[in-house]
Amino acid sequence: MGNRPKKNVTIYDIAKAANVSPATVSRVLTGNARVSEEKKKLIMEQIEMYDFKPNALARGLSVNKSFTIGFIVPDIKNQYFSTVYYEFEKYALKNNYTALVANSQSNYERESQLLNMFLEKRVDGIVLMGGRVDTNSCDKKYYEEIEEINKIAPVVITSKNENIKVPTVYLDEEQSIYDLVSHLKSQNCSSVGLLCGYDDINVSFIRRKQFREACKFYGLEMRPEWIVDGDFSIEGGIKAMTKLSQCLKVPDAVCCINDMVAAGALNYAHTNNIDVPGDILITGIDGSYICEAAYPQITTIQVEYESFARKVCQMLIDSINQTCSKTEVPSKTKVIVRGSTRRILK
Amino acid sequence: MGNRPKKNVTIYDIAKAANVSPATVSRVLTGNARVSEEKKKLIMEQIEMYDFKPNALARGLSVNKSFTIGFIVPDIKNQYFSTVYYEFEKYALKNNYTALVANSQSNYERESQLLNMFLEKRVDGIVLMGGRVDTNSCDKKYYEEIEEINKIAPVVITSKNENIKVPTVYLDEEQSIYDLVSHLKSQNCSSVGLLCGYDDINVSFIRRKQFREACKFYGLEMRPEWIVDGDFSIEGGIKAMTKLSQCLKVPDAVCCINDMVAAGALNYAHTNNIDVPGDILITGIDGSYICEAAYPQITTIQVEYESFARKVCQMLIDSINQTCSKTEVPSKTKVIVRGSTRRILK
DNA sequence: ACCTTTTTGGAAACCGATTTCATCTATTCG
DNA sequence: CGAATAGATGAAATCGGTTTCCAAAAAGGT
Repeated sequence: MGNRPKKNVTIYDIAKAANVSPATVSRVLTGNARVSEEKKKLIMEQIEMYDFKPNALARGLSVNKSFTIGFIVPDIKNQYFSTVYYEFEKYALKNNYTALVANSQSNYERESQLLNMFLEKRVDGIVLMGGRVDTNSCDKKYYEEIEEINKIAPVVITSKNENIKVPTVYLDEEQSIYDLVSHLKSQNCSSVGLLCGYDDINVSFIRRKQFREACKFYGLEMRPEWIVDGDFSIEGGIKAMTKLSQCLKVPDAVCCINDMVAAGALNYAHTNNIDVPGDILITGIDGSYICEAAYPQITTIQVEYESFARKVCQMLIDSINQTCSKTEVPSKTKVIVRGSTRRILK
Repeated sequence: MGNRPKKNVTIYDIAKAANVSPATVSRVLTGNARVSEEKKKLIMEQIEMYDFKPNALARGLSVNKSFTIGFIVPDIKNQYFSTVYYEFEKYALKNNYTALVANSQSNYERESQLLNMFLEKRVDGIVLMGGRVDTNSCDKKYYEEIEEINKIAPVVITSKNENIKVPTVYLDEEQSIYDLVSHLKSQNCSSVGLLCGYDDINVSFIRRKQFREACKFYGLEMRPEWIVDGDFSIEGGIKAMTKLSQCLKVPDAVCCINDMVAAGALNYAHTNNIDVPGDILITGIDGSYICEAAYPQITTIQVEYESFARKVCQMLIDSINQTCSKTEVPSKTKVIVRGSTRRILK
């Protein structure tokens, strides 16, 4: 601890020690020019000896590339985001990228601040989840900011969003939502409620629309008063469920915007002696641990995180290399049926 | 998208536009030298006009400081780690630091690779959770690597670990474990089992020891065969519980190494018609969402994430600035009693 | 043996900031 | 009123790599 300010060894030190020029050392470092085996060996030895670690800042400055990526999420505590990041990072590392991670806390000002810091740090690309890329109603100025950062290879993860034109990977949930509703019907369910976010959040808007269509298609009733606003938390689920249960008639299934809300709904059911799945069916979206931890375990629409994140990373790298042709890539989801909707024994 | 390779504007461009020298621009940028109000205004205008963002790589190279921190966790999907990071990042940003986050996947080689990348990127400090800082039996070589990175201000988060001498923030759980066991006793519990990790993981080792002592202190029985190894996952909890229930006599409480395992144990109970808390009490450690999502909600030892992470960040910054005097800082925890152990109505 | 082509490796410029040093101007003081 | 001091600014060196350009050496062809 006391000896911290020990000077870093540089490429010049290695050059001197190996009796060659810095240029030659650099050549063996980058590997993009021929160097005689003899000198190469000598240089490698010295690198080893001195435990030389090339300064990535200097390199980045020189070649104008940092091999780092900025990754912005609303809230890394949310397991949906942390799982996407986990898988993303796996793939990024294979390509020698490392990521700066920051939480926007769904706050536009903070998001701006973060974007700015990332730009100063000369990240090669940006992954943006939530916030202004997942809204239907934010200020024009903010959209312009996105266009702006579009100059440095951003990839955005969201549900489909017409308002934004940057490379996007989105969850393709439509089919799954139909499947889910069909499954509910098969369990003798005839009416469904929705615990959902606000309409100005894009993902809420889309999922709500798709649920409505699917219910209509399968002939399940969905009264307007059964569509309850809320946030994306357990707490929000409990509150929404409380509100829902004040309706004169109550639906016999509730579909939730994500697993946390579903867990909240389930929790409400437990404390109010409502039997799940006997009295009411509950479903989530995402496929997080929480579904398995709850009892009964929660039926959900499972994101295939591994392939989802790989697509994001691939698209980002392609964008960085200017070889990205696609602008929208869908990622599959599938329904996983668990106890919270299993009424009929097979 | 098409116009990506637009050249970045530099301090020279601004200097030229404002009719001053780059030095002067730099002075207003850093603010550590006087510049006449007149020129300052002129320069600011140009910075605004050009939307100039100083190149942090160049700056970092020049002042030998990157304002980035390397943050290594075993698995960001685990809510314990993501919450610590969330709070950490909040505090770090206030101090103008940004963090590279990587998952070691509890794999030593990967951890080494990551440390190396971070060193090359000249991070100002490193936060290391899990992996070799939380083991009692890893190779001497790996400990040396820690000593090595010790040169660049690391802070390590772990349970107390005698083997490692770097600045450490650790969870002070001893009192909480006593409190927890005392609470179990108050619920007419007379014997407890432990679903725990392996002994060579430091945190398992410590918690196991403390639980043993607390049980002895309060006169609760804890048979060796009730201490079941396992990992830190829901799956692990289910398996461990399965194993435990094959014992001739079964304890009337199980304390789990973390909340995930507790959720697994609870899940096992549900599917096997064991009543919680009627037949058996279950407790976790960490205080994650999962405790509230489960039913009954799980009694746990709650980490005070906000203050925990703040301590980590403060200690790291102090280390960076060479003003860190402490080598070990404890962080408080407290018991939160919930349904999974509430047998007696008050 | 001589000329051409290919390898190899060094000198020096460059990336974009900061900072030291020196200069010049303006102010203060005896 | 001249000397001393303070304040503002520019020139140039520096951080540690990469890369271009060129020269020397080696290899190949006739």
